[in-house]
Amino acid sequence: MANDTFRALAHPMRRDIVERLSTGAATVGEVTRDFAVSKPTISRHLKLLEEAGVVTRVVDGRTHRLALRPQALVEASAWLESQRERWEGLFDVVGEYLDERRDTR
Amino acid sequence: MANDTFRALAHPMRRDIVERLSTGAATVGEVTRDFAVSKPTISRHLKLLEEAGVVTRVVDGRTHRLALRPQALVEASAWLESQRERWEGLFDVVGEYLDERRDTR
DNA sequence: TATATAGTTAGCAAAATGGCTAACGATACG
DNA sequence: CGTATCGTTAGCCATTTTGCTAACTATATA
Repeated sequence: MANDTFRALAHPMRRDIVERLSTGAATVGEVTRDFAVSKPTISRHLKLLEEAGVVTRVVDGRTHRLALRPQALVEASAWLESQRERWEGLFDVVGEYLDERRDTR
Repeated sequence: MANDTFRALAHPMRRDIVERLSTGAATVGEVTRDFAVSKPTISRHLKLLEEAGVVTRVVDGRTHRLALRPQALVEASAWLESQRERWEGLFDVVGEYLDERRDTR
């Protein structure tokens, strides 16, 4: 698993940026306006998100248009679900069901 | 959103620990045996996972039994999916569909 | 009681992270 | 051409993270 998505989403501001981009693509300057940090800082967050595959960039002249890459979100989500399913799958072993079930709360 | 799950899963070893626990609950010592780091290090990773709500701990005498908390995985997965859905929802505006669709790759 | 075992805590050092300002490159525009 | 705008890069510093070993607490066991 080469999933840097979780690392990219570890920072609250980057999650906020993802929420911002989920409402539509935006330029670096547009994103910066929504947050109380400098443009270089936003630039770096966006670069990290891009390198993690969470965001794509289309350079158009001097403006960069950043957009979510849904596939990255799907893959991270799928990993989470597969872990959960494997865990829940343990309880299909009828004999252990009641004993183990106690540990899930 | 008070989701520390992503931060907890940012470290590759913690994701490996989650994968380990998805195959069944384990003690600190058992987890330690599967990784090439010291027990205090594993202990701290587990503590962080627990504080993030990804893992639960049941103390039994001197052994601690760690187990996945599926709800945390579900919530993180749901956040990812909601971001993706909002993004994909943008393309329900038929007029913009083709133009915008180009940006998703 | 003495010893072994499970796990945490404390303290340290190296590395990574995240913010800033200043300066830069590249494109647009008067 | 000269200047404004968009964004990145460089350099700095403070903080957080991650690993280690040593030492500790607490429970089990001989």
